[in-house]
Amino acid sequence: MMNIENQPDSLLPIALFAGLSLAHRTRLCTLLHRKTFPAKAVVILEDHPGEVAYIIQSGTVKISVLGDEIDTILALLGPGEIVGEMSLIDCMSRSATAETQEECKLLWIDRSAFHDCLETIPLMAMNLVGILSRRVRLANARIQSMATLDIDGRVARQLLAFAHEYGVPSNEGVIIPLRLTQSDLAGLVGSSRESVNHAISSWKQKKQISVDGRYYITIHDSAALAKRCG
Amino acid sequence: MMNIENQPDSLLPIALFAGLSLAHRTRLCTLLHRKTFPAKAVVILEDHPGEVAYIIQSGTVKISVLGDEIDTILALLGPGEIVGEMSLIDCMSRSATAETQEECKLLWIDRSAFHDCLETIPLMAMNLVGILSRRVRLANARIQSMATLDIDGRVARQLLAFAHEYGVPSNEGVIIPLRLTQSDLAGLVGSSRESVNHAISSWKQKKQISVDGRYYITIHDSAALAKRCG
DNA sequence: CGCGAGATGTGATATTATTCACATCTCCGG
DNA sequence: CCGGAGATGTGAATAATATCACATCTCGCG
Repeated sequence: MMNIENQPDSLLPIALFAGLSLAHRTRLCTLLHRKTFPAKAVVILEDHPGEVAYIIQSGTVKISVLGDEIDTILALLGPGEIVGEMSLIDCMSRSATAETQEECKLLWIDRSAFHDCLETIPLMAMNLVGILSRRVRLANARIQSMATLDIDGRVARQLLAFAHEYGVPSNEGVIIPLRLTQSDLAGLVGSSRESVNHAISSWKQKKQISVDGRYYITIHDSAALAKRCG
Repeated sequence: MMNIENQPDSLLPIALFAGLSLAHRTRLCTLLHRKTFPAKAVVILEDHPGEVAYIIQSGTVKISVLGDEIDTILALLGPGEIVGEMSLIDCMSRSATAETQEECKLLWIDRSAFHDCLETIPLMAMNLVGILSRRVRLANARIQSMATLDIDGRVARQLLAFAHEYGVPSNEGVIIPLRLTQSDLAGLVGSSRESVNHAISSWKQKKQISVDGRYYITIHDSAALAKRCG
């Protein structure tokens, strides 16, 4: 729980801080604190009041809404993403739970510092508007796919979305660098683990995807997956 | 297509302009234009570039994504809501279609004026952040309900959401002042019109809701509906 | 004031996905 | 290098929902 001291350049690749002047970034360094969480740590707990927002420096964070036996996964967020800002904006309690998937290096900022920056750094407010707008677009696309596609289509769409978001190209296709279990995918598309297994298995047989090291999916034929959606 | 001239006070109840000084509101009046659309007018067309945003003064606007025979309804927006701002923010093309349900009085503002205001009126940027944050929350709640609830539960949740958003209390219960056909509800919850009919009919029989003038639903027993969701 | 388009009501059947019940696999920690 | 928890693979039974095919209703408009 130390502040990050003198690395204003490390803030540049973060969407929320994109384009900020050195002076602003230097000031932010005094307001941001570092904390490393182990794997499976609960960073934000549903229904609790929210006093801080986090920015992911490394690792991935799972955002989910817990239910009776069924957890709905709202997002898997990676480096550069901001987490938990909504409770700071509208003062409502946490609408979901956030937990680390692996060890994660996070930056955090408290409510008053966050508001202070938003009010005094117009560009940061504009960046936040862009980030939220993008999230609304993504959420709408997801609502549409849940309303119109069958399970296979929804899984295909989710994989393509991750590939587009985080995918790293290779000579074999696009690798999705996220720990993705079939249960996670089921939580993401709103279905049962078995149904997801059926989709994944059939695509594996057709060599359209493959799975390495148990979790990491590579898409070989994204056109074939795209045909399953819209 | 006239500008709205001298009614800066009419901007106060609009969330985007809440709390703005008289000077700012007066300036906005020179940038905002009035236009009245007839019923069923297409205000925004999917996949087209977006050059303006609209603010609803009266009437309701349906936001939907058109598909082969299945249209997904993303939202029904009423007075005070802003429509089409996302394309102005991120310069992407329209992600959905917006059409009036009845005759609607709308205000519109073009891209450059919108950006200009956001950059020069910090409070307006903050208001927009709040509006977008709320939309992300609502979208996430919807994703969760589509992932975990059966059809009856999703319809119940949608009706309660509308009641909470737009409902007007009466001695009989809460009236939802929106033209809501069963096809619309099906588009909102991602199901078939017939399934929605089954839910509505059974609730009507149990006197938990009633329908007046063909479209307007009154909720008599919101607790009973709430039990169908979470 | 009557007609017609759009909206609603309702079953029978077809399809899709869940649930349940296992067997098997594989990585990680002791 | 072994044991076990968590992850995957698979089929059969069951449940939920879509689809289809109508009949009926009702408001708005000519």
